[in-house]
Order: sequence, then C-alpha cells, then structure tokens
Amino acid sequence: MNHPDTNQSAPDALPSDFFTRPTLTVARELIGKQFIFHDESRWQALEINEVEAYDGMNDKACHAHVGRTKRSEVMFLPGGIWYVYLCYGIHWLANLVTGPEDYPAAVLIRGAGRFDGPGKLTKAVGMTGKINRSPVSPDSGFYVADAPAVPKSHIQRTPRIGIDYAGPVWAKKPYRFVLSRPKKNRIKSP
DNA sequence: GGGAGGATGGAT
DNA sequence: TCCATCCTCCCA
Repeated sequence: MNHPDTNQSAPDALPSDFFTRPTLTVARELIGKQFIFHDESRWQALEINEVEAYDGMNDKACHAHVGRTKRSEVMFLPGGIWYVYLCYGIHWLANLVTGPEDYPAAVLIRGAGRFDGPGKLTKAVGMTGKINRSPVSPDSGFYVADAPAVPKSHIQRTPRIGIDYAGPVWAKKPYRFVLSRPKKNRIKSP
C-alpha cells in the first residue's frame, strides 16, 4: 500500500518489446497512453495525444535517412530508449526509439496532456539531451505507462509537421497521429 | 575551420 | 512573416 503523496509507486511501464515493433504500429498505439515523468517527488501522468512516426533510412524526413551519424546512431539501437535532440538550437524534442536493432526509427511525442507542441512538452517536464539514450523506464525518470486502447475512430491521421524539405512523397505520408475524441453532448443551460 | 540549415514557438 | 539560437553535417 502506497500513500499517494509520500510513498507513491511508479505506474507500470510498457515493456521494451512494445517499442521494438514496427514504428507505425507503435505510433498508433501510443495515442492515449500515459507519458510519465517524475516531478516534485511524485510521478505525474500526461495522456499522449499527438505523435509522429519516423520510419527507417528510406524516410527522407527521418534523421537516419543519411545513415549513421553521431546524432542518428541512437535510432539504430533496439526500441525502448529515448532519442532527445535539440531543434533549431532552442527546443528539445522527445522521441521514442522503435523497431529492432539496426532499423533506425523513432516516434516523436508532439503533444501530451495540456501541452501542445513538442518543444513545450519537454520544457514543461524538464526533459533535455541528458536523457538521450536513456531507457524508457522509471530509471530515467521518463517513460510510458499503459492505458486502455483508443478506438480507431478517435484517431486522426495527417501528414507530419514541418518536413516539407523531405520532398512531396515523404512530406505527404500520413505518419502523424492525433487524438480527436468526439465532442461530448453538451448539457444546455436551462 | 567555416557555413548552411533545421521534426519550433512566440512575437509582429 | 520574422527570427532567436546552436548542434550537426558537409565541404574545403
């Protein structure tokens, strides 16, 4: 028995074999899962509501499309670790490495909880490049916990954001997944 | 050793 | 639409 404030246990983490599956499958299933981080001596949860898949060396928007570099080599590792890099010199972006070893792929977390935007999310939870290559587990302070599956009808697929440089074919791939629950019927005021 | 460009976000 | 700001990559 854990007191919620003083001796709170960490929610169960998704196992690493959740992440070693194909990137698009992982991206789709991450919608609705809980992004867990440690803050002020307790574990906090945010519902993941927007992600993007970056899938292998053929994907011109994927950082690994040019092969192994100092930045991209983390994507060649087995799924289940963090890939955190600095974007535009200002924003840290949080990615979950996916797929088997030697297949470079990752899922960018673009939104969770009330935080809208990949740079804002990392800033809000205090995530930086120090987390790069760390396991997606309570040990690193940042991980993902299970949650009931979101029905397909509540997930919107669109092209990815900010990757026009990847050319029309890859820029148009519907690799972005957004949670879009139907609006509840509002109770009208009398 | 230098220069260009980028998976953003906030102000204009 | 502009631009802050800096790491990585590529080309000398």
